[in-house]
Amino acid sequence: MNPESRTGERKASAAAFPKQYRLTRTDEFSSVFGFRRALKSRHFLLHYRIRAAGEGDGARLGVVVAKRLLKRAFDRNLVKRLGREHFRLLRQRLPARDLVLRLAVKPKPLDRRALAEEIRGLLGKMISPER
RNA sequence: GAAGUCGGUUAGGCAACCGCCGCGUGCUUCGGCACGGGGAGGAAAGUCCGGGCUCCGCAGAGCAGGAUGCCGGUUAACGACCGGGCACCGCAAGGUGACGGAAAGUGCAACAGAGAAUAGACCGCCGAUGGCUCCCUCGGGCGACCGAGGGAGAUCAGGCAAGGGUGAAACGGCGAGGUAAGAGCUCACCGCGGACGUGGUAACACGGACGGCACGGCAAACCCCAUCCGGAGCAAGGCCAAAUAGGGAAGCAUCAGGCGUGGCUCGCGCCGCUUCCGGGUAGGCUGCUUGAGCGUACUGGCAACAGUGCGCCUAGAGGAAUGGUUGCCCGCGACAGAACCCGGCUUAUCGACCGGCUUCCCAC
Repeated sequence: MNPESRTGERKASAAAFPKQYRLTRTDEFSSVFGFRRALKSRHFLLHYRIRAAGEGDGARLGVVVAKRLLKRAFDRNLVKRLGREHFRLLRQRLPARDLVLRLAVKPKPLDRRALAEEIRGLLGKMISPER
């Protein structure tokens, strides 16, 4: 049977992004950084940590955008939104890992389409080695 | 119609799908789910002022420090705003202004220039007065020469500060008299100071007896005077409260062991167990949005604003929501994201629309 219809209530659609899939605590962020694994792209670092069996399933995301790299709050919010949006769309296909998307290089012209493409690429790499 | 000026409004729209965060109602296997409705700004920004709120401090006063600075008003308050005065800019509408005090004191003024605040004399003007030189006349002497008077000199002593020149600024301006040349030296007018009068709440304006040219500028130099200001901030503050370590109290156990009680024995204390208490970290809840609120009508006021009636509830996150994709339309969309809340200021900003006023042109 369909696993979603088993409970009868859990009807969250495939692209939903409820709070349980976000990193919210300082020590959760620290443990991801402490795992010392990351994928690189032109502007981003995608840190990740493979979760143990008892920690639940599904990927979780945190986004870090330093004020040092983007001075204006508007731009920081934009980058965070891009990160969350693409994570939301790909979440179901991602393995059980804690991810932290971190902006590492100051994007000179802030091209949202290019940045979105980059994030999609990084998350895609996260999916493929599992296959 | 064109150019300008001042003020206000707005900040792409619609639809579909996929998401996020509160709220209300219902359901729930307490994990959530369904439905309804709401979800950034004019600057949310800079954090430059002011206030509320919270905690700490506080008899009162003063010092230090800071801020403000024409007058009157508005306000919870202000360094804001409104109205007025003055100065400057603009043909005008209008704009700009840290705009108190320089006879309380101490200071400062580059360069240029003769001289820069106890003024000064480079060029220049004069040389009346006293010399000098020359000439003329008269008198005296044999004569060199002497005396008296008159005249001349791009001259000395000296007088002057009008003119030139320097400068951001040169110790009133301009005209006349006056003089050797000049000078408030004298006079008229202007400017300055000003008893007093008139208008105005006042700043101030107008008139002005009289004075006499004395008293230059800079206070965004120190300073003086007047007024105001206690400190820290929502990571304020309040409540609940794990794990671990430690503290206190009561009870139990003291069989054995260890440590301490200066060496030994006894004894006592601690290390043990149970319960309770308070502090407190992670974490959670709260503060957290109904407010000096918004809209509207009327009243008072030139206005800022105030009062009254009626209506409305309009984000509340917390690794931090308010978004993404697609389609259509238009003039292709700027600056930019709430973090306790208000009142301002400043800075950023593609445009669109509305209104008042000014000047010019055309038509009547």
